[in-house]
Amino acid sequence: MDTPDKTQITPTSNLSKFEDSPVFKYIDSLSPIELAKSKQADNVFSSLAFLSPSSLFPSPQIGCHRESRHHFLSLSTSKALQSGHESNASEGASKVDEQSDMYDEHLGCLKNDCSSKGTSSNLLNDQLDLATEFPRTLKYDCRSPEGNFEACDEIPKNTSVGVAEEERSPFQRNRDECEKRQFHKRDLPKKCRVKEIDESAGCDWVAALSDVADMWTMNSFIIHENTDGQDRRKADSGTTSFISTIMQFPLDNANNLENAESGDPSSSCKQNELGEPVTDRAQSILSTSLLDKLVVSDSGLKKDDKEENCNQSSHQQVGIRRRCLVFEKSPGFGLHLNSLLNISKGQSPLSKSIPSSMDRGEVPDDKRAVVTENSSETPATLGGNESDHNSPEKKRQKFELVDESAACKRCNCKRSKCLKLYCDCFAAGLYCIEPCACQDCFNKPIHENVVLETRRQIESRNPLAFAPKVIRSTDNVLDSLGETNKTPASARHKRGCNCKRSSCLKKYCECFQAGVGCSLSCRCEGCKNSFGRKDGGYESVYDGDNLEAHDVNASEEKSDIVIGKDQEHPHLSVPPPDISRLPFAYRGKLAAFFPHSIKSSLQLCSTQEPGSSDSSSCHPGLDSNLHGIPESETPEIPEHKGLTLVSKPTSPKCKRVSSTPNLPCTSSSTAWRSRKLILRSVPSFPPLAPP
DNA sequence: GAGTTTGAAACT
DNA sequence: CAGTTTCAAACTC
Repeated sequence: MDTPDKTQITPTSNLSKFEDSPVFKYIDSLSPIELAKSKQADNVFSSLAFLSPSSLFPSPQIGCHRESRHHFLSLSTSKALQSGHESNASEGASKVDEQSDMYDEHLGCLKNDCSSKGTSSNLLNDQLDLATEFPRTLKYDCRSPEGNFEACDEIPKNTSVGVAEEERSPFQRNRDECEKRQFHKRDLPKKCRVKEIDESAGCDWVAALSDVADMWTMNSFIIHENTDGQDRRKADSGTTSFISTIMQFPLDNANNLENAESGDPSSSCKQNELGEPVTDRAQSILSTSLLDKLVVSDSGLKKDDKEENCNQSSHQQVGIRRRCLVFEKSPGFGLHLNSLLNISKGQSPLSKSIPSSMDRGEVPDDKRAVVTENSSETPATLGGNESDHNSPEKKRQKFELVDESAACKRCNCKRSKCLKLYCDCFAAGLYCIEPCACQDCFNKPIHENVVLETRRQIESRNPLAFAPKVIRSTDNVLDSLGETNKTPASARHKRGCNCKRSSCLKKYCECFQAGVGCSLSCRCEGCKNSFGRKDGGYESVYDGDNLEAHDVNASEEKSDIVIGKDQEHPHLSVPPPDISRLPFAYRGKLAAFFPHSIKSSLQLCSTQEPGSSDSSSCHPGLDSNLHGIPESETPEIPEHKGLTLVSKPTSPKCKRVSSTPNLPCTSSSTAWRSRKLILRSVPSFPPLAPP
């Protein structure tokens, strides 16, 4: 393909020179398209001008979330680029299109359905466009003949990885990177993970970063302008340190962001993620800051590759930074609510001990909850390490402990493509991740559009489909449901179960699984729910007063109830609810119901210095937000005061029992990293209040 | 690990 | 809305 000499056309000035060249004029005279292309490129340049080439290159460090950025960032540009370079991109795009067609095909039915409804077809089409444009954009970015992205070629030249990567499709790379990240996650020393966690604490800094986007871009630009190795190093380190500075963004700024949540798009990652109208400024700012964050990582990689010849340790560090960057930017374009909330939770007052405990290889608290659950009678294991999980019966434990996303749902879907509520991950609003054994899974970030659209459809059928299934009340909410006996945490399954043969004593029963008693709304037969029978009977002993006392810290304390019960009543013939699987789901749904509150608390938390030893200001923030939600923001039964949503998080009791502090941040970080919060789906929730 | 049971979700 | 089918988790062996 006739591409200009890429070395000549790096920055804008070079581009101008190039356009002034006789060759260009000749080409220009031959093809009016070329002229248009140039102009488009200029337009594009306004947003991409100072982007690092590497930031546009779908390199490993960019990982799975890259496409998301393109969804809201580069789409306009991709169109412009695409129009001008269709021929250039077509080759690469064809491959990608095959994959895009994959979910295009899947979307076919959805599309038709939407068309029939005549409501969201346009939106869907847009999403379809995005789905196909994104890969093209990626491809284009890497091979752009426009000199702007010089280093796109530079990186592959300098890194064998880059060369190999470039030969594969962006989707393939993205997918592989997801896997790589999982791999790294497992194999990296825990110490490194600690650093990662600490750095990832700034996950919600995207908004804050927007304010300094220009500085970022300058830094990144310097990196590429500088040919001197030392200078490059300086620039890199400077940029990196700048990141650190950013990561320590003061609290008040975050509060400002929170205050500006609705008004200032740049302050709301969600809004960008939501796919709803976002201002150009927000897009550009956000994208710029995000991209430039990537630049830092990339430049670091280049330095390592060039000067240390792919030193492995450097790669590890780079790997960490990569993940942190991906992690950091996640909120901007595809977070998972569950992850968000977990992060908030993760920055609980005890998170200050993350490093030390991680170094000791101790089990995070939320993972300890898993241990507690699975070995309820061996509290000694609470502070145990992985050596405790070698026995076959503890396979699952070990699995969950080894896997950082301990509390994440996993599915094994074979036919639903993980796009139905059958899929636990999907139902919980989670993307499927590596531990899932699902087949033909579409519930992945790369199929974000499919996922979101499917969610929309399901929600259109049942607005509460993704809402928390369990509600909790301190007063008359349950009475309104015909429930009079206050059972554990006064929580009830919203819809009730329909058990016929399990007597509501197994996890087949949703009520039981959720750790709540059956209510009159249940249609179960022979209910023997140990958490509370439908007929009002009580199989197990609970301290109602204590339970009510937990209302203050509902999300934290519920599991205490459950685990406490289990520990205090080991005679129960059935295991306690699977706590390890609940927190994400419930928190996620909780977040979906109270996005503002969650966001606020997150912002509050994120204001915390990464690795800060004092996160006390964070955790209460979450709680206060969760419990101080304005009634106007409680879509479900807003008229009922005291209504809270049951969350089944980690065991506070474990916290107390354990000698090691709570480490929810570990799983939080992982969850954040490995799954994207579907904030976009939050606003898709229809008003749940009665019309 | 394979097969069975179960009940929710989806479909008609 | 009820009946049926599909589905995947839970469970059993």
